Parts: sequence; C-alpha cells; structure tokens
Amino acid sequence: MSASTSAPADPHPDATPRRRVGRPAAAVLDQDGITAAALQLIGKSGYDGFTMAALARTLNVAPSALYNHVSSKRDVLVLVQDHLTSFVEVSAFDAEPWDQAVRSWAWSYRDVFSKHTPLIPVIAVLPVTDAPKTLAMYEAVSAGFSRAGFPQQRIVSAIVALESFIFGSAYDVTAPADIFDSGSMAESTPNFTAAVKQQDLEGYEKPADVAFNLGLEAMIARFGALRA
Amino acid sequence: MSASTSAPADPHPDATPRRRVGRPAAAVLDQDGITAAALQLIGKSGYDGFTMAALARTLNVAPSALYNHVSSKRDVLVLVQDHLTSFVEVSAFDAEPWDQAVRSWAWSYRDVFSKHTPLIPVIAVLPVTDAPKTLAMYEAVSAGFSRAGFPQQRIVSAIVALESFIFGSAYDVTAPADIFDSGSMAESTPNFTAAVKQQDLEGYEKPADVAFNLGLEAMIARFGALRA
DNA sequence: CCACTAAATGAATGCCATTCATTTAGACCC
DNA sequence: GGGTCTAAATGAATGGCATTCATTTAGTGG
Repeated sequence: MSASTSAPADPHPDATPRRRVGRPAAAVLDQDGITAAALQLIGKSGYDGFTMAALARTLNVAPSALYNHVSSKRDVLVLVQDHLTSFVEVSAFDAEPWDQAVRSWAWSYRDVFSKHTPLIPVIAVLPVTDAPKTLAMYEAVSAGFSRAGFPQQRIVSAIVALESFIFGSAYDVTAPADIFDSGSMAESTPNFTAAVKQQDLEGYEKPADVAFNLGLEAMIARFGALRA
Repeated sequence: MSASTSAPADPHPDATPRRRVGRPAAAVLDQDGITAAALQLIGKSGYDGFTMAALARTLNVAPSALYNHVSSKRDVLVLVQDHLTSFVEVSAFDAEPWDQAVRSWAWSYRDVFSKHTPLIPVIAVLPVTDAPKTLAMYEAVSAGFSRAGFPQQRIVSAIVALESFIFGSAYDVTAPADIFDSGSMAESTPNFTAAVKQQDLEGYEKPADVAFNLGLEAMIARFGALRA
C-alpha cells in the first residue's frame, strides 16, 4: 500500500479550479459575481472565514484573478455593503406618515447590519460617491423628511444622528446575553447590579430591542416636533 | 571597504533588545506596563502600526514574551479599552443636575473613543466582568440615574441606548469632510444634494458635532421626562 | 538540595493580502 | 491576414502577521 513512485494520484481529484493558463474565451469574473459570492461566503463562514483565498475558491478561480476586478479586500467589502443597503426598507416614506416611515427604515437598517457589524467601520467613513445604492437610500430618506416639512438645514444632521444610533445599536444586537453580569464585583457595584436585575423587557425579545425602541422613539418624538 | 569576512559589524549596534536567554532577575513585563506601552504605540503609529511585534519592540522584549502576560492581541486591546474608560467624565453625576451630568458624560465618552474607533467592536460585546474600570463607570452612571428619580426597570435600557448613540457618533467624528459629496450623481439625488448644501453648522465646528448634539438633546429631553 | 513554576529568548508555523511574470484571447487597425 | 494592444486568467513569490514551542534561567517552597 505504499504510494511513493509514479501515478501522482491527485489528492482531491478535481475539487478545485482547473483552467488552463491565459485569458479564457469568456470572462469568468465580474463585480456582481464577486459581490454575490462574497455575500454567500460571509453567510456560510462569517467574516472570520472571509478571506480572498476562500472567496477565490468559491468562484473557482486563483486568488490573484480577483485583483483584475477589485483593488483590495476592502473594495469587496464596499461592494457587499452597498448591496446590503438595497435591503433597507425605504418604501414607507412614500406610503405612510413620517414617524411610521422612520420606524420602518430604522428597524430594517439596524436588522440588516446587525448581521454584518464588521462592515460598519467601512460604511461610517465611506464617501457616498463610492456607494450608489447607499446614496439612493439617502435620497429617499431625505425626500421623505423634506415632504414631511422637516427644516432643510437640519435634515442631514437628523439623518446622521439616527444613523449613528442605528450603527451603535447594531453592535448591541450581537452582544452576549450575560454581558452585564457583574459577577464577583457585584458587591462593589450595587446600583448597577440592581438596575440590571430589575431590567424590564417590556414585551420585547431581547434587551437590545428595548434599548433600540427607547432611543428611537425619543428621536422620533423630538425630531417630529421640529417639522413645520 | 569590503565587509565580507570576520568582524560581524552589527548593523544597528544595540538599537534593539539585548538580554540573555532565560528568566531575568527582575520581571521586565507586567499588564500595566504593557497597557501603557500599547497606548503610547497606538498614539504614535495608530491602530495599523499596532502589532504585537511593534509592541514588543517598544518594550525591548521578544514578541513571545508578551504571551506570558496576555493571551492574545485582543487581550491587549481590552486592557487599553478599560484604561481609556477611566478618562470618561463621570464626576458630574455627583455635582450637577442630571441633564448636565449626562451631557458631560456623553460628550467626553464620545471624544475619548472617537480617537480609538477600532476598540468599539471590542467594547460592544465585552462582558463587563473583564473590564473593571468600565464596570465602575456603569456604576457611577446608574447611581446618577437612580438618584435623579429614573425608573429602575429602564435605567439599563436608557444607558445602552445612549451608549449605542455614542459609539455610532464616535465613528462619525472620523469621517472625511466630503463624505456626503454626491459628485457626478448629484442630478439623480436632488433632495439629498440640496439638504447637504443647506446644512447649518449652528455654531459648531464640525457637522458631526451638530448631529451629536441633536441626537443627544433628543434623548436627554425624552428620558428626563421619564423621571419620577 | 531539589523540584516546580514563572519569565525570558529565538526559531518555527501557518495564514493572509497582495504583487509579478507569464500566458492566452479577442479587438482593432493596416 | 498579420501585428499590436489590452484584458483576464494562472501560479509562484513576498513580506507581514499572530501565535506556539522548545529551551534556558531565576527564584521559591518543601
């Protein structure tokens, strides 16, 4: 049973790519395909398992081939981010009162990115020029604010404030349930320990939802009063 | 002038560590020293330049020596995070009315972490047990809420909502000034483009400050009304 | 005095993003 | 139809990174 000499015996027969060197007759890759594959890979392996090598593997391509279509891994993340933004609910601004529309937008925005928190540092500093679908979302939201009689000079600030709250709250969704368990230090933190014990879920499933509701309703109430 | 044979000619004379193998008479490292060096290194080189090798270099130690005192790079980040939290202003809860205290706490909290946004993903999911100074901050804040007559069952949710807003806003501070420049897509996004143009700084230095003020005051006003 | 543990070194390991030289396919031009 | 240019693939580096391991040495407790 020794496997030493001739007959190379391919260990994984043709599990992985086999394409001869040189430009193929039809292009194998494009940005949309890369985006879709990235999203699928992240769904299956999480952001830890999301490497350029792994992405290339799912596309049956050499890692270096990716760089003909994107200039860095960050570039791929930007594509994914922009794609995800199209799942954020923005249609309510055309169909419902302002406060309901903001609710629908904010909750869906938080829910989409709570599963993709590693993108938040990318989004937060990304010029809108590089993300057309994100820009389209801003257009829909600011149009909704405008139509609702929101003062022009404060629309952007209000959206930014809401968005900051949404991003921070997205992290919160992923926090472990016992994050506030003070453990052995309980005696030295009586106020906080008591507050944690008496926390009221108010019918929501998770503490993160209660906090999100509380903050969001505060902003909606106060911002709503600014309208003409 | 050929440097080929004997006389090894150390290229960087004794720029870097020189300590003979084996346990030294007095311990060189401890967690406090590592924390201080990490903070200094981050200040000088940013989070990109913050590597275990670079940290070891500033401590004049081999990289592997660090692992006798911390179990991972993430561990070091947790130490840094907890240390930074002691710079957050919490004393106003003992000296000023509730709303002023919240203002002081929130602005200082945002300012500290806006220079350390890479820590936010770490903090957001970190059990308080692992961060004693952070726990102490929560104790001071929840005691302040309690004393101000805030309903016990909502203290934690209110703090979490504020904190989420603070973390999201910290990212905002670091965003490039032209982040909302819609560039060539301006024509297809008339509402948003107009809103960006008419944005009012309201006397603040940066747009991020206007948005932070707007959101924070909304929460303070609304939460303040919940008090007994 | 001896065994044990703690704290250092230095050499390896394995992974990762990215780059480069090379090959090939088609498009455009003469 | 031949020649040139560009685009898109391969596969082999490269350099950096966190982390692990074997080894050495210094105190400490029985």
